[in-house]
Amino acid sequence: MTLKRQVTLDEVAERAGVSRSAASRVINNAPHVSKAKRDAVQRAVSDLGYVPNATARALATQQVGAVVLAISSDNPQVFADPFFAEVATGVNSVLEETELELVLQLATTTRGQTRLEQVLRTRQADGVMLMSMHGDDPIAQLAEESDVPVVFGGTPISFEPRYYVDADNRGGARLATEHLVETGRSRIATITGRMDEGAGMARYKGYQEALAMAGLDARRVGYGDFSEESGGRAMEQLLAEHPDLDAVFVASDQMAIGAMRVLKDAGRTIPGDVAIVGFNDVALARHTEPPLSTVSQPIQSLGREMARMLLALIAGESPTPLILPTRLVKRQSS
Amino acid sequence: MTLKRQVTLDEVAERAGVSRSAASRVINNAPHVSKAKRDAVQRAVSDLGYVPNATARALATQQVGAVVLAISSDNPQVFADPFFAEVATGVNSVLEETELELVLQLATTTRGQTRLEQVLRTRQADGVMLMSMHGDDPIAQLAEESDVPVVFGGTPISFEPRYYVDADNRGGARLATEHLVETGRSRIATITGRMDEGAGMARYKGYQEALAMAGLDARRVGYGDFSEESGGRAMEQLLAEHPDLDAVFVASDQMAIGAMRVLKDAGRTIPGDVAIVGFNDVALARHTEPPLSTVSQPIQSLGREMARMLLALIAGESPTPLILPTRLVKRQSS
DNA sequence: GTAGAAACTGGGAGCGCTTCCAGCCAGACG
DNA sequence: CGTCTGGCTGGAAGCGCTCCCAGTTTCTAC
Repeated sequence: MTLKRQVTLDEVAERAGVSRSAASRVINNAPHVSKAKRDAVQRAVSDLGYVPNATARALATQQVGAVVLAISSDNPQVFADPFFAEVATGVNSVLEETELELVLQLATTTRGQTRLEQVLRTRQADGVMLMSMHGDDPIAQLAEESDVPVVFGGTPISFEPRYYVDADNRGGARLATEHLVETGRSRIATITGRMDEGAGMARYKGYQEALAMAGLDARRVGYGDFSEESGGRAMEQLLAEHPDLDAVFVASDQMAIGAMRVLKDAGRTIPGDVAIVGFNDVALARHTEPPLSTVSQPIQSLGREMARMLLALIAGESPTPLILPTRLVKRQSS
Repeated sequence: MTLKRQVTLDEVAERAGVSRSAASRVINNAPHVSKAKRDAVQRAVSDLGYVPNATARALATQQVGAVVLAISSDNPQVFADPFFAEVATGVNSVLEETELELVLQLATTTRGQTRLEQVLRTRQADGVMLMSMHGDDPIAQLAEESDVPVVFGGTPISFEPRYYVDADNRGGARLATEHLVETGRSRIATITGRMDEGAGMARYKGYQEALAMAGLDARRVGYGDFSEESGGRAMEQLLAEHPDLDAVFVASDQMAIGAMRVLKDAGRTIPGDVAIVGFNDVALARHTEPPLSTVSQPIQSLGREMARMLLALIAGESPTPLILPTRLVKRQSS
């Protein structure tokens, strides 16, 4: 309402009776300013309620003061997935300790993609955390070659980025499959996620690996895209092609839920006739009938570590990639 | 890698053989520049791959080019709630059509609150969408009086903001309760959400209203805080104090799930002995046993409308508050 | 008492862009 | 053919801050 102009450094300097340079120094508490002046400036700052203009500072320092969390995907609804909300929460928790702003770039349309590209090309941000959600994403390549610091969340399938943090999808899948083996199952199927995503591919490999080590057949595979519906379809197909299966490792809880429905409709009991293990440990998993065994990954940590790694990168360090552990949560479906 | 400095307007102007002013005009396609120069500049732009420096522009125009979506809460985990992910998706979908960036401010700590305050006080953003999640939030009052355009998501309990968009919580609660009445229940309890949030209070009022109109007793009330656990506790207490209840309207699905567990443990059948209706229509609601009747609200629309309203505000218009409809989703728990 | 180092200090030149303004020039009109 | 519009033009003044640099002061050590 009251159209009070922003108070500037000059005003602070004048009120404190010092030069603008001196005032600037105390604001950024740089050396070379006497105690007396320092105090005077500090008093002026609080009297006037001075807050530095971030834009001007950004222009002068050639630093933006903001990092972006970018989700690149062909599905406008990706971000509605609670997964990202948790990632964002983790990211925020570490950024909160810094002076950096968090800007959200949901690059799901052409416009969004273009904007993200420009950020990458022309340094509109001090750093980028990129979660690329489809395989042939040109943005991922661009990001890897960009001048601006980029850390990947998850691993693209086409190359391994220099800086990334990922969950141990492969290890988790292996854990889950081994668990199925240990509990006496031998005709173990899998329902995969999108194979053009790193996570989908890694989970599939973990499944293969575990069965190979157990000397079991790993050819009972149905293909899904992480969605509940696709899980149901894949299960139907699996049932038709391999009616003898006695367990299935499903690459996401959503798909597992779809699969369980189909299984029940087909008259199979869970875990009696067929055991099921999912992946992600979403809130829902606890509430299915029976409660779903699944592998859980530390999603907020993922966000936190991405942010930390980016900070390190911005500070000029060369952090090493990080793979976060996953663990098996045994419930009643297996 | 290749440390290529950013291309500036001057370079564009030089290459096009025009003054910087002229170049600037064509970039912002302002009038007063001949077709010939316009073309020359455009060619130079694409030759050089020029992208305006947002910071410099912001400093010159005194506009930030960014709006913030702020969640003010005392709970660091709020944003992990899928609710906000959906709001953000909605917001993003309309912002994507503009040149504005979306910055996320999760003000859950003192630091975060302070930063949000500064944004509000010193115009560090062109506008703010504020979702304040607790009653006595000083930020809300500050926001209402701020110079920067603010639209509220949801209504604070202490005052009615000039600009807000909210879901019809009261109407939804009334709908749910009336539904319970219509299906023959007469000893209808409620489990409330946090009463220091607008939504919690409004849903409680809706419950009271419906019962008042039906001439029924509205004094069977248990108090929760929207969490599953609190729903369980409230149900236990309700059962102890009003063992005769035959229905309960629960102010959130999470709480309803907790309540259902308690009910089952107490040997009551659902909906036989007691009918239940929740609120929010989270993904989980579809998968409870039995599937939960609930009232659904258009969360993405909420985000979209907040963004639209903010845009209108920034454009100097005076939009009117908006209340989005909620609707009853009947499933098997009632 | 003095040379030299060390610590302060403020002026001023930018950072890249917008925008006001005064000067131009061409066309319209009488 | 002279005067008036009115749309181009480019120079220059900022937007608010940082930071280099040269000049000044204060100390320390001879």
